[in-house]
Amino acid sequence: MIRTNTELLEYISNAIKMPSTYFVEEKIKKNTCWIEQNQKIFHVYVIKSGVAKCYLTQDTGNDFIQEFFGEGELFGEVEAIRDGQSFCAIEAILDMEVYKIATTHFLELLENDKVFNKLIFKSMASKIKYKAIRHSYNQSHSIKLNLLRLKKQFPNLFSIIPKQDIANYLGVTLRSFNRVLQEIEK
Amino acid sequence: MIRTNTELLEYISNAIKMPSTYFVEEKIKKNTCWIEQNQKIFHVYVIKSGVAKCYLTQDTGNDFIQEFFGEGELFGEVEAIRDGQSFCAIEAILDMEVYKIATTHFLELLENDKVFNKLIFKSMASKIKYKAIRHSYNQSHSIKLNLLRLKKQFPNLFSIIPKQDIANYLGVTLRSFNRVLQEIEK
DNA sequence: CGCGTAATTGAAAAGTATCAACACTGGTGG
DNA sequence: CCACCAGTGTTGATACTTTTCAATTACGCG
Repeated sequence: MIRTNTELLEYISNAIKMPSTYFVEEKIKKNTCWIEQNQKIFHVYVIKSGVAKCYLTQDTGNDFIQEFFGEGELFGEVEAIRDGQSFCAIEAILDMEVYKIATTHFLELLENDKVFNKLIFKSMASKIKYKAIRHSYNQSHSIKLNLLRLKKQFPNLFSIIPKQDIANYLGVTLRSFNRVLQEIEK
Repeated sequence: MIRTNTELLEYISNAIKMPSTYFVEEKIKKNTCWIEQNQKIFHVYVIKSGVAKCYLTQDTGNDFIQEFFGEGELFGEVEAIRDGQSFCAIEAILDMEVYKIATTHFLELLENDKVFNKLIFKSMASKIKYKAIRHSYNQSHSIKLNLLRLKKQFPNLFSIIPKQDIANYLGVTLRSFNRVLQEIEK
């Protein structure tokens, strides 16, 4: 549920040592929102360390969290490829370090570097699969089963991520989340 | 909600005229399920005509429909790229014609044909965005609002797609779906 | 200490699922 | 031509789940 991508991280860790690299390192403080929804964006990012949430704010005012990004995760690539606006907001949950690359350079790399090209394909394919499986599980199970599934995948989840965020990830109210959590404990 | 991809369809319509093409045309009868869940698959497909549903069957026995595929839509690509098993089932809702290509040839094309490479990136980026927006809307709105949204996007939806499928797309029971539909009508 | 954010809990209202019965339709065989 | 059947669609009553609203407590930090 906190997603990672070792392969991509490794690639970029190496790439950044080259003098000709397009990647730049940047630090982001906890709780800062550094991509807003529906904005034209000009960079693609890969996470070096820390955790961020990727969420959509609805007309109802609710935030629905798509994923939690961990080490090696990529974002901004969809916008770069489609030449569109951001459709998610990105906000740091912990202090972060990221690798940043301008979209033009990202597209250039994509075209000229076959290894990079493949890595990005893999990353995007994983996103598609992840979303498909998670959303269909989410939709067709009760809060209780969803929560049990989360706890199984990430036993120490609650120590990292605020409860409101977990509720937003599951798409339920904090009240319901708490009730179910209490039921499970006993 | 019935997704399409004109650009990709055009590309393949041209490609298939070449003597050297890897693509093969195939017909699929209405109501046949031609990709099952959790099977190793060996081809990638692009739809020439017709409509298919892409769904996941849960441990509860429920089917959750991810998307309805229309002309130009691509599938099997995630499995090809990740070298994995199918995570969705694909079933024809109408009689269909599809373009078929072996995964090995698909990957070869991806590597050697820059135009094709870009088209596939675009298609995958669209899938990611589509899933993100649709699922977050789905999660944070009532059946009624979801249904109104659907009707707005596809006024003639009900004439093409069985109600049970629409309910499965929204992740609700047929009973609830019907009640809400009735409320809306008046 | 006092402030704001996060977490907890209760009671009532709203939304959805479950179960079960019945209606409509098109196709098939006698 | 009719009887039958399977698939699809419709509807009601009830039980269950989740949200809404509101009040209270716990915690970290200047």
